[in-house]
Amino acid sequence: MTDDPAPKAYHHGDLRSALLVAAEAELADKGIEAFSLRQVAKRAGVSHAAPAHHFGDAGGLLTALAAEGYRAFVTMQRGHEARAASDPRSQLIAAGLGYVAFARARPALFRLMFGSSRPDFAVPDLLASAGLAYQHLVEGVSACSPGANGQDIAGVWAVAHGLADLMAAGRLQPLSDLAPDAFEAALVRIIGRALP
Amino acid sequence: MTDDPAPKAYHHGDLRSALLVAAEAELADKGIEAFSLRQVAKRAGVSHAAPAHHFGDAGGLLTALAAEGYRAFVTMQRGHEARAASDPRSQLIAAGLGYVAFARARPALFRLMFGSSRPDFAVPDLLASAGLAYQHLVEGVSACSPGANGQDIAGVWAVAHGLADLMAAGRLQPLSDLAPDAFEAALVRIIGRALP
DNA sequence: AGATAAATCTTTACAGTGGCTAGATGAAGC
DNA sequence: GCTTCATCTAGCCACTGTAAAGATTTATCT
Repeated sequence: MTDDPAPKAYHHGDLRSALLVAAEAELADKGIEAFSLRQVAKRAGVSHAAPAHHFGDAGGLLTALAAEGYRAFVTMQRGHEARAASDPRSQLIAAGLGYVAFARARPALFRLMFGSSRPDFAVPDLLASAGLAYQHLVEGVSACSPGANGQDIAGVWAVAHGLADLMAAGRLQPLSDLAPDAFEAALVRIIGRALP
Repeated sequence: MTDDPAPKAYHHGDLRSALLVAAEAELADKGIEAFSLRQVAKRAGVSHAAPAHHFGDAGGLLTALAAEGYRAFVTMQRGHEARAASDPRSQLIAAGLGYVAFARARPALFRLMFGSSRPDFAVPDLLASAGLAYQHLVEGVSACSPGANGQDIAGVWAVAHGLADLMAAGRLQPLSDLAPDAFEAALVRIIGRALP
């Protein structure tokens, strides 16, 4: 606040990115159900109609945010995989840890991606990024058990998603309160049981 | 519609129940994010301010609806348990089947209960009914494995909740499309793996 | 029974929201 | 220099939730 080189610039410069950041912050503060496009605009320091030019409407902004979310989601899974042993089973468990870690780190965004009807999954960008996330899961399961079918995939997905969703909602506090290494060990055990 | 003894009665008679029914219907039609208290009132055939006297505000109505939801949720689990073998393991799996069946039968209500921040869990009625649902889960796991700890509970809960939430979101279509008996067999297998 | 109190519902009013249109402003290209 | 275009602002309308005051029915008391 002390120094702002162009506090009243008519043109923002990178409003699109700024709005996405502001939108996630607003989402984290107020939740999806109290999400207000005007508040996002105020947060970014522009008029209430400015977002329309970049995203069309509120749904467009949330769709774009969810699409970025899925990319960050896969990135977080890959990060965990990179730190794990290279055998397929360890890799799949690491992906599950990344799944849960994302939900804990950015719960509001996670719920936008998996628990909201506002993002429009017919928009190609979101469809593609969500598809890549799903594909990443399928590949992980297939590498682990070559003959895996839809039911095997569902089982693994359900465990990771259940843990993630419950934690994003703050409903597994006894688990969340564990020390980091004990927490990870518990997750590994729970997820490991679900593998085919 | 053909016969209505008092179509324009000033006093509705049982508006509170009628509003809860209308609210769930509205939720199923429009989703939580487009939920409108005025539309609920219109659906019940009363003025837009009538709900306030029974529920205070929109959050109060959704809180009451969620509380009823948790009671129906436990009832559905008990129904599945009654139709299953009496050994603890079969009973716990049946509870899981009921968990998923509820999410499939009333997805909008399920998401209100588990994926929304609008119900106020500090309200005693909702706190109590949600607590009973949790207690039911804990008892089922304990009966199945007497030395069960928080991690065992989390594992079972995560599988059931993950399946339920993904199906409520329509993301496990290949599983949903199975014939009823094959579907149930698949669930039994997936849930069974998660038991301690 | 008749009068008073309480509960229930309607009407009216106000601030906030999303989306639209028209206009103002600055940047880029010629 | 000037035009042209993308960007942003300001004002408008329909809708929403909530509050307050009025209307109507039911319940209670004597």
